[in-house]
Amino acid sequence: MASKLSTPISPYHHHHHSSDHRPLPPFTTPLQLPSKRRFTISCNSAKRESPPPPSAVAQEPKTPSLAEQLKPLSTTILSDQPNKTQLLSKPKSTWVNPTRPKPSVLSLQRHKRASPYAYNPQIKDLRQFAKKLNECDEYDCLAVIEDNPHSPTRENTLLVLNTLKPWKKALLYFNWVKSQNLFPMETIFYNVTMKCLRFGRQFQHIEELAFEMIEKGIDLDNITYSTIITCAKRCNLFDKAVEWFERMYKTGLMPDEVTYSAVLDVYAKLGKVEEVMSLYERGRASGWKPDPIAFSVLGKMFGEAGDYDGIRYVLQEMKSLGVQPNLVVYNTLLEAMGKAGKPGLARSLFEEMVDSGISPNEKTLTALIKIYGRARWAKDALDLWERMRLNNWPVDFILYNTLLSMCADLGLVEEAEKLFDDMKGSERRKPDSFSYTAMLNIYGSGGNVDKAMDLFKEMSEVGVPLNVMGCTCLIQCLGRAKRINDLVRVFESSLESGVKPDDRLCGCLLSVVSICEGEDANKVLSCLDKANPKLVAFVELLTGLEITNFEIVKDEFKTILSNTSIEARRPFCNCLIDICRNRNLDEKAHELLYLGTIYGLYPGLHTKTEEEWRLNVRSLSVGAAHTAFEEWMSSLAKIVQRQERLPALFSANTGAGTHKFSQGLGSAFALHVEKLKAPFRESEEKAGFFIATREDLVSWVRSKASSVMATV
DNA sequence: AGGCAGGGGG
Repeated sequence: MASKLSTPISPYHHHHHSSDHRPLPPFTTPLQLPSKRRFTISCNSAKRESPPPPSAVAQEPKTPSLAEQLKPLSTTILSDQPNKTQLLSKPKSTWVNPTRPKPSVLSLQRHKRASPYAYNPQIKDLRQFAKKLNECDEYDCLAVIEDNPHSPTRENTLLVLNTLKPWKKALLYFNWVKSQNLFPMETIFYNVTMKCLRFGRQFQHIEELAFEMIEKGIDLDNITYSTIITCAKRCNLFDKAVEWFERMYKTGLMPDEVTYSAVLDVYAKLGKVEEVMSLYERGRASGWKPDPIAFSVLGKMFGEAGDYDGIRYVLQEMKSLGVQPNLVVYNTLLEAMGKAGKPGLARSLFEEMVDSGISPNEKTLTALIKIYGRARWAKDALDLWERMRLNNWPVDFILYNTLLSMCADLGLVEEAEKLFDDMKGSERRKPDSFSYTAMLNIYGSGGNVDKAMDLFKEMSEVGVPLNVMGCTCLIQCLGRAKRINDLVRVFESSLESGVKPDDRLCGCLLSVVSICEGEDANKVLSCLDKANPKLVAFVELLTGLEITNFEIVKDEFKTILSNTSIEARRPFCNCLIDICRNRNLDEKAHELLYLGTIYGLYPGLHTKTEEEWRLNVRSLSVGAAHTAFEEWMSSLAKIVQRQERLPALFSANTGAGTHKFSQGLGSAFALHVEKLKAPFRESEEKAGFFIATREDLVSWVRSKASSVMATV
């Protein structure tokens, strides 16, 4: 398919349009640059969006801030290279001249560990003591501490701090030892305590300890900084993480490779791909050899971005640096391949991993099963499942639930039921909300309302709460079966048991409204009113008897959309269009489609090349697709009237309907064009495409010029 | 004493 004809990007469809069976380029193929399309190492933009505030500028010229470090990239590395993307290929080549000093952004020397503890005969007692402190009531702590069988020497204290788990106890003990003034508190004591605080996600306390160190003149080393930075990261305080990295540069301490990859991860989690790549290249230019952990950070980042070229780049870099991927790297890259919509490449990467002698763990298998399920690759999914059994590969609870949802994706009802029964029969893997949601999804999408309702009853009997996702599955199923009274009952009891309706559930209710009439529609609307009264008010505005002008609709719709999560916006718009169409409010439907388009809900709806104009309706509902088709035809009529150039071919892409939810769009579209007597015919070669030639279309448009078109 | 990987719904 011509790449110019881009497919619509849909949050619901993003994992369905991939069906590559191409083998993974072997690990030994020559380096291929990631395309500029997905990420470009643009120094200008790194400068423009320089992540940290350049607070340290010019104070310490020898240790520039991160922003400063990123800024001179264009002059130090790119100056003699015409093509920016070459930056990615061989950063080393910039430094072939050994007389030029390498700029250094990181210390290649890892921190040397102090010698391991000498054998401590009191170790047993001390562990006992730590255990008691771990378990004691907060108010008894002091008594327990003073009951320490051994004096708190430097070594003893470290041992105890290392064994303390709850952060409150660790901090308490640390402060107590400090108050005893028995020996100077060195960096390591702070580091160990901070680690406990990080486990409890206590960033504030960590920061306080760090400031205390600065105040008392105790050195912060790379271990201190990396602990602070990763704690901030885990608490989602990314600005703090960057701030501390900046501070580190300011004081003149170079990050070592651990701190460096921790910071790479911070930028990666912020989605700052360009900054990550700049940092990565800076490190490489300084002679850094990234290790598997750094590569797993990069792989995860490209996976989150769905960037296949980036993933290939990571594989290629490892190859050219001679870094063998380990299990974690493989797991990360497998998942990334899934997110980039490359199930075939994930499969070959998995085989490569197994061939290289690495056994998959639960996470590997979870990733792969999920990928096959979403890609509807039933054979691969079942083969892998079989292999898991044959090889005795490890299975855990999450993998069980993933297998269940894979069955839901593939419509494997019997397999799911068997697995579900196995789980019920086992001691350690009783079905939880996830498992029930998967089953509700299976029965719901298979139209088996009675079994779905049985599960609903069972859940309250066994005490597994219905969550908002299970609720959505069930309501969708009841709506489709037009069992509106049951739907209302389920919805209300869910509210009572604490389910908080979200936008997806509202979208589901709205879609039920679109297929209902009269009293049924009102019942569902009153449910929706409890979750999203503004949406109901908007439906009334659209469908009420009062004449509403376009500007009001526009403003109200904009308000609704901006209060709706991104993934639910298009479904909302689709359903609202359907509601209008089903009530003969075609004009309102056209307004909504127009608004949806200008608010960016339908990117790639129209694609044009010299030869072909295409309407992509795969992410549209039936009513929205009809509306979009009519809109297209009326604009073509105008073009014909003005006698402007037209391509030889016109096509509409409805999708082949292989996905369980998108079935019916093609046939509904076929009926619609038939009704209009439009000359679109279903393509024989390409499933899911309707084709018309210029000649046929022009003569049809002319013949209709006064009637249908005038009304649209 | 410090860095990386897994489950959900149009």
